[in-house]
Amino acid sequence: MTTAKKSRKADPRGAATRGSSRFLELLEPMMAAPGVARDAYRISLVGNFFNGPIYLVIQKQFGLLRDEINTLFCLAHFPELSQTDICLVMGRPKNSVSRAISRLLQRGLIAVRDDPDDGRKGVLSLRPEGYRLYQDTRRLFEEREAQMLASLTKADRATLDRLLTKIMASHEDWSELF
Amino acid sequence: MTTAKKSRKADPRGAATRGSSRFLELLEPMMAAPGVARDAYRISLVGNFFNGPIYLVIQKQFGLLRDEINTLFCLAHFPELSQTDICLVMGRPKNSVSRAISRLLQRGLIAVRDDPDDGRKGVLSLRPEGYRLYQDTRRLFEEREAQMLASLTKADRATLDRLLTKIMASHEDWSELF
DNA sequence: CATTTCAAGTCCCAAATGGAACTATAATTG
DNA sequence: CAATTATAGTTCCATTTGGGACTTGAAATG
Repeated sequence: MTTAKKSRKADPRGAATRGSSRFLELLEPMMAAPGVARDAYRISLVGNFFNGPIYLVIQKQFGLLRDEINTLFCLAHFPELSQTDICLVMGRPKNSVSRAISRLLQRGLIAVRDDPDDGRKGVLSLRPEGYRLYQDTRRLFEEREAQMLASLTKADRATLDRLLTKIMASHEDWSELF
Repeated sequence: MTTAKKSRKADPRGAATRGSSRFLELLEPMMAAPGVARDAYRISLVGNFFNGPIYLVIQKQFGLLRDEINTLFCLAHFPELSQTDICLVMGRPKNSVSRAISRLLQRGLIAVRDDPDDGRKGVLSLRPEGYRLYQDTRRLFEEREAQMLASLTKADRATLDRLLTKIMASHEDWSELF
């Protein structure tokens, strides 16, 4: 192993840096390599380290799966949506969203009515209990996002926001349709 | 539906904006709401729209699963790693990594030898065929990342890089240990 | 207005995923 | 240096996931 020499008293530098910053020790050379999709990789890491664990907590604590909580999120900010809309804005396949919807309906967290203009569509909306649940999870996300961005200055954060807005605005040029 | 009025000749503004920018129409109000983890949400969207589809292509084209290709990536830039190292730097659970490793070994894409200093560990490394495969997928990522970042100026891109570096450097303060 | 094409949503099933229990080795401690 | 605790890695199994086929209703075509 790169780490090990002989006297495995633990490498002093690593230990000195307090805690295992083994992570950075490993990541840095990977990010330094030329021709690497650095940004894509790190964004995907955020997914693994940040989003994944949150969804896990939400599942344990509220019994809501990833697509379920995200559906509540959508409906909390856009009061009437079809299933297709939700697929579109979340970037998720329609069978997964379908499943999420039916579980949310069963639990009484959302409501549907038929779309008077299109017999195939349903019009979804949030019910009070769903809104309450959403608010609880929202806090969780907010707090943890704050931790993640804690190392950024206020200006940095504004910049990040601006860049993500730009990236999302051009979303049709790079995103794959599910 | 919000869209629909009566004459469902398709809403002219949406149509005028060319193609369905329905996505932005839906996303904007969600991102404008106060108290929303905007950055976390959009980063997770990148995962859905960008990473997900790439992994799908790689799976179809090369028969490599997500954890498998990421393992090759790690080994391509850090020549000797243990399984635990890979878990750490990828933010993935160890059973998933274990499975990935055994499939890569079976296909002859990587090699293991026993760690002389620790009987529990294996020392993993890339074999030429694995490196070749990695190079092919690397190109894919690179091209698609370029598309995603196309709307950013050169300066923007440098800034994004700087911000992600900062966020990753503080990773221990916000990431959940798997 | 019959026929064909397309879109919304559901269902089925094979595959992927990850928690938890387990094995084996290493480190710690009294 | 036995007993205990911790770490690396594997196996098992229940759950989640998503492609694809299918059903039903809307639009387009001739």
